[in-house]
Amino acid sequence: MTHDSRAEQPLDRTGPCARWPAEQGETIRQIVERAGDKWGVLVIGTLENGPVRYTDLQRSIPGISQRMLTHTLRQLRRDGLVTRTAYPEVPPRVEYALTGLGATLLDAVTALIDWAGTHHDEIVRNRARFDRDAAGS
Amino acid sequence: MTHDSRAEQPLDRTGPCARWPAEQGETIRQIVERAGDKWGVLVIGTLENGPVRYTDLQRSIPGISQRMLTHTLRQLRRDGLVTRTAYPEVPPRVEYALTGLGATLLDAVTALIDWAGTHHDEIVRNRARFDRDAAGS
DNA sequence: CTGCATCCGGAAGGATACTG
DNA sequence: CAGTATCCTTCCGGATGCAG
Repeated sequence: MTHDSRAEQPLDRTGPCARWPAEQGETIRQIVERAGDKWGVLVIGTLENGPVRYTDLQRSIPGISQRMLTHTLRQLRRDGLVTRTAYPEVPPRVEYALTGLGATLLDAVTALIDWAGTHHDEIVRNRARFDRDAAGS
Repeated sequence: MTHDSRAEQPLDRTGPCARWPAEQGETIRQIVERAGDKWGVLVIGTLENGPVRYTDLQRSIPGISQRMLTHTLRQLRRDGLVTRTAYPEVPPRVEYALTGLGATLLDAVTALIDWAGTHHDEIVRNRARFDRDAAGS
């Protein structure tokens, strides 16, 4: 709880914020933060084709640390987006897979990833130009 | 959302990233992070209906501090998602508006919002069950 | 009105070493 | 192989003050 939900504002729409009502705003922010978590999105995207092992996940997501991978998987399991299946074999094998709920989120997540991929170059150019202009001034 | 190119992939889970190019991985993480940023999402959503002044933005987004609003706006401008227009008036007036690029991101983000609104009850229940089970074991 | 600068506490996140 | 535990650095983000 970052801020208290004291007396509701008169909902003055000088700047329209109708999409997120005050009472749901916090919940929306929490879930979007979770769904939009930088590692969470990539993990979900990696699981789109079926179960993946822990080590394979780590290799498939460049730059993620074991700590963050474990932590992210725990959060995703907690939200019911991912299942964990451990096989009692001599070389331990654990597979993670999307739940039905996670699969529904996959659509929105892939849209986001594809958007990023589509506009990647444009954004990089925008950033370079912005930084150059800022430096000039 | 053209992510239908997965059906043809040989399902090689041993290699790095199936979906996003390795050289874009870092930027994609940054972009997803931006999209998942709680303040960025709220700012973009508030700009959905047209230009909004700085003070109106601050009032429309409950809980945001001046520092974070300025910082978020700067990041969004840097990525080319938002434009800033200053009117040289005696009482200074500055309006922020979505660019075309920002509008396309809004679509992807809205999908996330809608998903969150649809499944937030289920997620809350999942979390409660997960925490209970974890405490019991 | 708009926004940058600074300080500061706490959370996020990486590196490493170790266990079943 | 699949994690856990610890340390430590970075960064997020709020509060305050000041400037254009």
